[in-house]
Amino acid sequence: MEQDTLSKIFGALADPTRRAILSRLTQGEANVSDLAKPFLRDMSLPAVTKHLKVLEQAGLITKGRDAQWRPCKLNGGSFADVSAWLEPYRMFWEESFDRLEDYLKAVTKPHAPKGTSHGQKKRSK
Amino acid sequence: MEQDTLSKIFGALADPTRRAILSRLTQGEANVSDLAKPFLRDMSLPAVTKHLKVLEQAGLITKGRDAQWRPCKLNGGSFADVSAWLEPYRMFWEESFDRLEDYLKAVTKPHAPKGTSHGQKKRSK
DNA sequence: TTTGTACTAAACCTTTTTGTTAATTAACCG
DNA sequence: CGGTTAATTAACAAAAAGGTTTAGTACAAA
Repeated sequence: MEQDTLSKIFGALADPTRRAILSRLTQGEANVSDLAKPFLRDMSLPAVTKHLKVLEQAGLITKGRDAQWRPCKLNGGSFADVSAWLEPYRMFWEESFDRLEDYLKAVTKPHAPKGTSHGQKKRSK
Repeated sequence: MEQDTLSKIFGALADPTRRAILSRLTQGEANVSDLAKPFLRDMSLPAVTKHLKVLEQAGLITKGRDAQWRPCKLNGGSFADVSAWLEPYRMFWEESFDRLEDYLKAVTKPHAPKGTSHGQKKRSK
């Protein structure tokens, strides 16, 4: 296999069952069977165990031990990775489209940047 | 197949080639062969075409037409979806661990919330 | 020590993903 | 027209994902 961290994280998030489990865990720790309960009409317990393993290997959750129970909880780190990855794309959804397009035109046509490295240009239209 | 939007988005992001393509597109529009160039030592052009289709069907990019070229560009909407999905998890990576644990204890033990719905509690330690 | 509960591992099957090569479409250009 | 460039489609193969059932481990409690 051999896969980088972000691919494992996004791969883990690409499943609605796993996202529902994460959502549940925002409310606090829960054992495997607690987490499985909402899904046992759709899939078996081993299936949920597998989902949890995917989440764990992506670093999105950690599993503890308490006798025969495995209390699971969210692990902030991987979410921080997602947030950091997302950052460079922020302007693409957050800012107005006009500004975005101006910026892109300035960046993609660096003919004579006239001093500044970010080359802000006035446009006629 | 039938898959929800977020699953398609995260599934699309779960591949380093596709993430590299997105990264490239932050610099501005590019044709298929431009986007493919960095990868043609690792995979064929049709493979890149497929990656672009995955990105397009996830709404992460849009493909235009200019004669025989297909200029691709980022599409903010899907990134906004990711950002919105991520929001409830913000506190799990952003805030201090002590505060997080306090919050969780307050939420998971709603015995007598004593007025406020967010139940801030003083802790001895 | 037996029984029950919580969870995991193994073996297996099906579908999806990701790549390949070869052929095809579509548009431009001399 | 014929040739070249840009990109896609088709048919296929290998591998990964996601589920199943059966069996096994670990701990608790009777």
